[in-house]
Amino acid sequence: MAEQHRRPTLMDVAAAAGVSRALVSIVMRGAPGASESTRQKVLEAAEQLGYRPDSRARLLRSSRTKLLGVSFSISHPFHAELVDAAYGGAESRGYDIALSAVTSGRSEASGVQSLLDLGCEALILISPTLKEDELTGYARRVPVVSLLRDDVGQAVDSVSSDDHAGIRLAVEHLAALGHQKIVHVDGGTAVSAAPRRAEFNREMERRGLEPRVIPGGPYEEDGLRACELLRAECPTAVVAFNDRTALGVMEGLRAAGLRVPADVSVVGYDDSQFARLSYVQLTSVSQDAPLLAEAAVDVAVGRLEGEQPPSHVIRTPHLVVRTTTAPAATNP
Amino acid sequence: MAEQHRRPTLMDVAAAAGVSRALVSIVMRGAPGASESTRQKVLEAAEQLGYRPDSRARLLRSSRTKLLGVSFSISHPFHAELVDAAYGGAESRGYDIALSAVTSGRSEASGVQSLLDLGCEALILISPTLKEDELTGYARRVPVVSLLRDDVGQAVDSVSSDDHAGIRLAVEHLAALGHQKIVHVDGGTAVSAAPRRAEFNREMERRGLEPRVIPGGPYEEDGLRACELLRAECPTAVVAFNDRTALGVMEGLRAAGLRVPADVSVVGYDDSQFARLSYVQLTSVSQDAPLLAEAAVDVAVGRLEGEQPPSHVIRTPHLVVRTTTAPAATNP
DNA sequence: TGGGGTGACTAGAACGATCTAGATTCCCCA
DNA sequence: TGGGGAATCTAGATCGTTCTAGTCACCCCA
Repeated sequence: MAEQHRRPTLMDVAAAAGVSRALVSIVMRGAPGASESTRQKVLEAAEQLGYRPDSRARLLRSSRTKLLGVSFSISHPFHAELVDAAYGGAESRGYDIALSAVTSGRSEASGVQSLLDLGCEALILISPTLKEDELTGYARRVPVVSLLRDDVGQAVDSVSSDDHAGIRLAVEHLAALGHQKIVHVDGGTAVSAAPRRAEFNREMERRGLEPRVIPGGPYEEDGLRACELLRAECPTAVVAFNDRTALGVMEGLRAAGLRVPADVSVVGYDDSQFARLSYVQLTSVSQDAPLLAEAAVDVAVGRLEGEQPPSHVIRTPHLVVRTTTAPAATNP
Repeated sequence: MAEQHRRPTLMDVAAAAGVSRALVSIVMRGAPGASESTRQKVLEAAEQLGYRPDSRARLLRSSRTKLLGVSFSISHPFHAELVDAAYGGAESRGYDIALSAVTSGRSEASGVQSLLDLGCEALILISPTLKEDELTGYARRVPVVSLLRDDVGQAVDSVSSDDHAGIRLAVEHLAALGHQKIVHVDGGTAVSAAPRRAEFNREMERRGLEPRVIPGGPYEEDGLRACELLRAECPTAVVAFNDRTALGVMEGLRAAGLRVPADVSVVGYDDSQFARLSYVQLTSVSQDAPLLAEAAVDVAVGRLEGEQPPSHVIRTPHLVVRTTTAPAATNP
């Protein structure tokens, strides 16, 4: 139906309230310089007309747009949790968020470009796959915060979780349960797969255990596929690249007649929705999405408002122990 | 670092190319009225300066924003597929998409409001939970298309999948396999739970079978919980509200020592990523996300460009048979 | 030669807000 | 009485575009 009722402008409100445009502007953004009585009068008139400020015009004029651009991968549930938390963080700081999804058919670069066109003052890129020099290029225009990835060069801020510590927690937990034959199903070429793999090797060697790594990937299918190789290793415990990988691994183990955790313990990474499902109850390394997302918002806002924040924030993850890990069988 | 290099404007390009602002504008949007030679010259200058039109200003001036607002629920993977497809559809029609996620902490109404503030010309709401009169209210301002929900009143267009047909397909498939004790684990209060439930009852009765419905919900946990009641019914087949519900049901059956599909067949709904996982291989009713999303974009664009499109598009889903359904056991 | 037409280009007014600088009112106190 | 100063309000420029209504140069043909 959409009757093309032109939406009311400052002018309309001003006319209705019998004051000037500028004064209405002052009232609308809560700036000082209006008496309480006219403030009421103006607000009433605005309410009456159903006035809403046109953010395009507003943002055009004041170089401040109060818009944060967030790009995320739509197929990744953990990103969803981060986005969720980012909304909250931004709101409490008086910013709004523009979203851009990276999908199979839509590259990160084009998403970032449209965020910029929309007038975002800063970018928060979740697990960006752009190359370092591309990121640096964007950082010349606006503050850029990389979330969940830290090898992004000096020009780009980053907020990430300490992958080394996370993997150490996982290995430590399993070792404390008496496991010795621990295998890592890695993330293949995914972001942060490399550091996790490296730290796994390091930590295992530090403990005098033989590090075994099997190529995997970030999805269930990858974990499942890895099980073919995994079985040859006869491990008593598996550290998976992330929760989805872990789910795939568990499925593969189950198909092979192995019980979790009686025969094999499994640790995931992300502590995502999946890990928390009542029938999964996956022991997992939690990166604490809300804290990470809020930290990213803080860094971005900090840059914008002039304080020079630390360039690279690294948070320490913690382990959430559920039911997929148990002491190693006494007779291996 | 973000050196605050003011971004170049039409003026800058005009100065660099030695022409007027207006001419640059003409060239940039490919309008007629510029000679080939100056066109080249201008494009070169723009390229040189790294000029990108400021969409805020552009959109402020021309009432057309070419922006479609899409709201979706971030926790719902099927929505992700729709968003993905919507991006493609919009792009091919020369529109851009602004996203708004509905999360636990962010209501649909506030999301819609910010889409409107951003200047979206039309809204595509995926499974909106707003009340009919609220929707109608928005529809007075811009064209609104409800995706996946069709009881939205006359003022709002809708694109949905024929839930009745979908449920019929599922029941028909199971009946053809010889199943008689078929139970529906419903979606509780979720959008489209009611029509699916009703059609299940109708279709079962039409076939002279006794319709059994067990309260469920849209998530794995709901399906799992439903299994407690389900076992009392001893069904040979289950039609679940959606794929996630089906996953929960299958998990519950497995925990009870029942095999799928040998003991119980299970049909899901949505044909989502989950259904396609190699170790799930869930038989599911496919609503065909790309088609639905593109239809929604078509309707929205149609409204905007003046053609009066059909108000309510309903697409017929189809069944994707995988490995979770099998003939009913010969000895029940 | 000169009038009409066309193609290439430009000046200046929008769009709807913000912001600066100045005007007006009112109060208080010397 | 009158002037300083705070509080309140307004006019007008401005942001970076698009768009309308021109201007200007050039060509063609009567």
